[in-house]
Amino acid sequence: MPSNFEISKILREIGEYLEMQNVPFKPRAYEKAALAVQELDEETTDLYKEGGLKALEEIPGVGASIAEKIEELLKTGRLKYYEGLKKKAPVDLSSLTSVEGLGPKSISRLYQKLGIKNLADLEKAARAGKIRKLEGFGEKSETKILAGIEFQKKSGGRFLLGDVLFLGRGIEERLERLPEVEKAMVAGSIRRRKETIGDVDILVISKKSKKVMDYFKNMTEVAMIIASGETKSSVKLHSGLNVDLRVVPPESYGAALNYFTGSKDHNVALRKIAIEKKLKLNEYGLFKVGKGGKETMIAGKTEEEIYRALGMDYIEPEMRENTGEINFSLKHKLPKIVGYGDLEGDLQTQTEWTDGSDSIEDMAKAGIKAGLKYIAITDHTKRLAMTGGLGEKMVLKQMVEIDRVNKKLGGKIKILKGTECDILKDGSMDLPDSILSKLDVVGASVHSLFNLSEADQTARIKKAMVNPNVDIIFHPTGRLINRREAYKVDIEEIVKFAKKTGTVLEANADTNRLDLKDEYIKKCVEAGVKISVDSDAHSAGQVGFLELGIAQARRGWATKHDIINAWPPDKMKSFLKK
DNA sequence: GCCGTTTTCGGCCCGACTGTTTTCAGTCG
Repeated sequence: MPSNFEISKILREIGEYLEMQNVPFKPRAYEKAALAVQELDEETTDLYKEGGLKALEEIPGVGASIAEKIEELLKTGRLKYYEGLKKKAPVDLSSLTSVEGLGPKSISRLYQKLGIKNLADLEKAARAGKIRKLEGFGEKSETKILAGIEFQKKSGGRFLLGDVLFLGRGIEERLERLPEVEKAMVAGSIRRRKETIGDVDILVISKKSKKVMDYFKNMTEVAMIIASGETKSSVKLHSGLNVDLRVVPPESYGAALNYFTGSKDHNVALRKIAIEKKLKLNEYGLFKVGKGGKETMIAGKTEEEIYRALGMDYIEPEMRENTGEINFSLKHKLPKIVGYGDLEGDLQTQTEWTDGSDSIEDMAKAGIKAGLKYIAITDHTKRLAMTGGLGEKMVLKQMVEIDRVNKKLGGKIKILKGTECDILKDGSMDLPDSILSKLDVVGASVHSLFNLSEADQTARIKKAMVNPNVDIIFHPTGRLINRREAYKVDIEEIVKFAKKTGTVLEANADTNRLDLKDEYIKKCVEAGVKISVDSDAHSAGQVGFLELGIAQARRGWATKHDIINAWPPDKMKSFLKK
C-alpha cells in the first residue's frame, strides 16, 4: 500500500513529465495535489478506506481525475498513466531535477538530444563537452551542471532530518505497540537530530525477537530485506532509506542506546575515559575488569548510570559530537540547553496573503495548538513578485485584518504584525521605513542575487542590519540542504555585527533550510548574539517545523536565554529594536 | 487538471535573473 510520501512523489513526477512536454497548467495542478497529499495528517489509504473516492476528492487540489489516479495506486500499487509517461522519457527525474539550475525543460532536451537518463550520463556528457554544443546551452551551463553534480555527490544520498524523523518515530510507535516489545527507540543520527540522515537505527527490548523481526520485515514500506537475523535485521524502504533494527537485552539497553546513538567520536572519547578508570565500555555495558580478566558489569541499563559511573553528567544526544561536551560534562559545567516545549512564540510565518496556503486566523490557531503565546505574520514584500509580495498599501490593510483576528480570538494568542522584507541589491529594504516602523517584527531576507562576491553580500546584509527597523535577519545564509549551497557570506563578520547592532539572527526551522546551521548557532551563543527559532511555516501544519528548529538550537548548545522567542512576549518585544 | 462561480467554462501569483541570445526561454520559489 503506497504511503502519502510515495503517492506525493508520483504526483510530483507526473507534473514534471507534463512540464517536459510543455503541457500548460496541468503541471501546476499535479504539483499542488502532490503537496496536499504530502501534508495530510492522515494516511491516504485510511481516508480511502473510510470514505472512498469521495474522500479523496475532498483533499484540496485533488479533483475527479487525480482522485481516480490515487485510487488506482491504492488498489493496484501501480498507475498506468504514470508508467506511460515514464516510458516516453525514462529519466531519473528526482536526481536530475536536484541538480541546481536543471528543470524539466532542460532535462527533456538533454534526453532527446543526448539520451541522458541519469546523473552518470549527465556527468559523462558534460565532461566530454557535449552539452555546450547543444542549442540553448553553453559553456557556462556545462560548468554549472558539473558543479551541481559535485555538490550532489558531497551530500551523498543522505535524507533530510525532517523527512525521516517522523518516519522513524512512526516505526518506533508501531513496534512499541507489539505485545512482544518492552521498549522501542530510534537511535543513531536521528536521535542526535543531525540535519541529514544516512540510515535509521532502531533499538528494541524484547524476549521474543523473532516475532519482532517478522513484523519489521513485513512492514508495508519495506522494499527489500538486506539482512535478517535473530538480533539484527536490515531493510531498504521504497524511498531508498535503509533501516536497521537491533534487539537488545534489558540490562544492556542503556549501553546499546549510547553505542548506537553515537556519534562515533563521542563514543571513542567515552571509551577512553573508561579505560583511564580501568573500566571497559561497549554496547553491552560498562565493566570492571578484575584479575584474570573477569568482567563485572557496573552499569548498562540506562545511559544516565553509565555517564554517572564515568564521573560525568548526562549529555543530551544532540550534543554528542565530541565538540567539547565531554570536558564540560566531566567538570559538571554543561549548559542547560533549550527544551522541546520551551518556545513561547514563532516569529516567522507566511499566509495566503502571499505564498502561504492558510489564512491569518488558521495560522494563529495552529500557534494556539502548538502551545504558543504569540505568532508573527511575516508575509513577503513586493520585490518577491512571484509570491505576490505585499506593497505598502497591502501591508497596511493586513495590519487592520490582524487587529480584527486578534479581537476575534480574544487573547488566546497574540498575533504580531510583521514582514519578511526583501533586502535589495544595495542593502536597502523593499519597504520604506515609514511602514517598517509601524510593525511589531521586521525580518529581513536575501532572496535574490545569490552569487554576489562574499564582500558584497556581507556588506549588503550588514547594511540591512544597520536599519533601525530591522529586528531579525531571516535564514541568514540562504542554503537549501542537499539542493543549494549557502551564498558566500562572512558569517563571523555577520555575527560580530549582529552583536554590535542588536540584531537577532534566525535559526530557521524549515526542513530544507535549518539556517543558521548548528555550528553557526554555537558561534552566536558564544558571541552573545540572540537567535530566534522560527518555523517559516507556509501552512498551518508547518508550524510543527519548530521542533526541528529547537533540535538545531540544541545542537548549537543554545539555552532559553539565547533564544528570544523562548521568552515571554513583553521581554521578547523589549529586546527588539524600537 | 482544479476551482469557483458572475456555476459547467475561463482563468490559473507574475517578475527578476541568467545564460543564452540579439529577443527570449528556463529556472527560481
